[in-house]
Amino acid sequence: MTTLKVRNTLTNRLETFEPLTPGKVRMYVCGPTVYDYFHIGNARPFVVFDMVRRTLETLGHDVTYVQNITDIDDKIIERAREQGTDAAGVAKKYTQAYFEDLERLGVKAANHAPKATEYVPQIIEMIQALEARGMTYTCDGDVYYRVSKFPHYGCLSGKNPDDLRAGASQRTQDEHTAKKEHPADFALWKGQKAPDEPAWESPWGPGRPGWHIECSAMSTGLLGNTFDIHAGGEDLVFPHHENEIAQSQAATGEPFVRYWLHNAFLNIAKEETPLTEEQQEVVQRLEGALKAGETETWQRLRDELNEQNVHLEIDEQAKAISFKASKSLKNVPKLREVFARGYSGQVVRFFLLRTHYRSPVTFSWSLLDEARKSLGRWEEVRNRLHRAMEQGRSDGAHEHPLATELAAARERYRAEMAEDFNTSGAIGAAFHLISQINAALNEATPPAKSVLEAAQAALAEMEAMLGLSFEVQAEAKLPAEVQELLQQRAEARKRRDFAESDRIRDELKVKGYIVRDTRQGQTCEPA
RNA sequence: GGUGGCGUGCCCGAGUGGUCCAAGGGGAUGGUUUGCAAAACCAUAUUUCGCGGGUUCGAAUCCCGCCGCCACCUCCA
Repeated sequence: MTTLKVRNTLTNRLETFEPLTPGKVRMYVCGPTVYDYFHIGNARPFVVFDMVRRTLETLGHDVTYVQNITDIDDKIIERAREQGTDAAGVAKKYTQAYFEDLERLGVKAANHAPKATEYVPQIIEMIQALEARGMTYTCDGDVYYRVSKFPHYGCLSGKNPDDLRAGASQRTQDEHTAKKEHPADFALWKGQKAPDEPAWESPWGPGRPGWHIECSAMSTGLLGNTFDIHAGGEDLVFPHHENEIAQSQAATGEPFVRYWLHNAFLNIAKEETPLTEEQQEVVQRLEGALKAGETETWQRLRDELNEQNVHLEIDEQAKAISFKASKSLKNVPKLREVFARGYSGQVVRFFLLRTHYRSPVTFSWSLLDEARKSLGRWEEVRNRLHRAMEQGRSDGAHEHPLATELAAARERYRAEMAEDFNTSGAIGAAFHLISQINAALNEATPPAKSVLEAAQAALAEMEAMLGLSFEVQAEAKLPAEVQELLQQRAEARKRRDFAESDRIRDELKVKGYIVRDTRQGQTCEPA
């Protein structure tokens, strides 16, 4: 089995991956809080860790994959208030949308997709275990975790609880913070404060789980006290995952997770930060005020823009401003918008996987177009191979040099993927092979069927790890009207009536079909 | 202010001591192929990897300084 190396956030090192039980991998990925449709940035961890799962499986591991759904949370309650419904309704709506979007992205269904609201008894049990060990304190119906009692606190994020205290001291007017013994302490259980807040009975009165505890309860409940991989976006390192470690290890007395994997963020290109005319005007006024040194004015304008989710970086010395696009989450297109603009889930997937998962990705529509074109090349070689097989000859060149290239490409691809899931490098290897396959198919005597089959198998393995799959275009599937035109065109070409042939080609183009002529005749596919 | 990370050719993006005058993709230009296209293939783009020093026989890759960018420290993936 190929030796897999992964970058473990716990050690900040590349480590050889060895599951607790050889051949079996238990992994948990933080899922969505279902209060809205998810955007292309949210999609990144879903796609990335699905790729991780598929790669592990291709390398011969049996993977148990858990991805939770946070269906009770402040943001959900807030959204329900806005929409005039209840939290359960909001959660249900966006949970369904989440599964639909995941499917379009080609994300394999998790073995378990637990919901926080279904784990309340286990959550209460875990809090009680922590309580029994003196790790908690209660305050106005809230239960807090006492960070100072956990000696390893900060082991994942490298943060020092004392620094957190210093940083938080400016925010003591926050009543929530004021109640806590230490600013880093966090809620395990939140007492019900308003009648419209969903609540469950508990030993501490009616309330709901804190955010971090649900993941501890669900992951250890489904995967055991110690499991192999826990993954999510890098923003979760602190405080979410740090707190999960603190809770889980204190409650079970056992190590929690062996390998922590975190993906980097997606940013939005500046040109994709659309401002309304009014906002642009405000920005201009702000620039003027900044240059003129009218501090009060520009600060007021900045706050005004902030309220509209336009976040600016202001450099007072240089008197310059820039956009903090990544913070302006409203600028990140929803996946549904991306699909509505005609991009397939697979294109989004490929776009996200072109970049190594620990490097930031910049989103723009033109970069998405670039990814689509690139992916089209991959799809095209699949079609060409398929056609070559159909017209296939077993008398081709059996000793074709392509055969040896295949083995080399496979090996290089695997090695790249095994090096902390280097999808960029692996895709490079794939395209190198694709060029060679294309060159072989251009030859007057193409390789024999056996070689072509091996080429298909090599590509299939690569696709399996990335989670790509191409539907082979079949002419039988084209509408009858299109097939009729193709028939006419074929006949015109037999007569060498190129004027008619070109006319039909143009007509089909208008209808959205691309016609190409090859040595073996014409091909047709939707544009 | 603290912590972690990044800066690669026109653009995107791998590479982290020699095999790199930098994989692969997008774009551009020229060629092969084609009735013409498209697709595919081939070739090309002031030795070049933020800037300045240093280590080394040798650096995009290591060290120091500077500049710029990003994330987290606020229940944003």
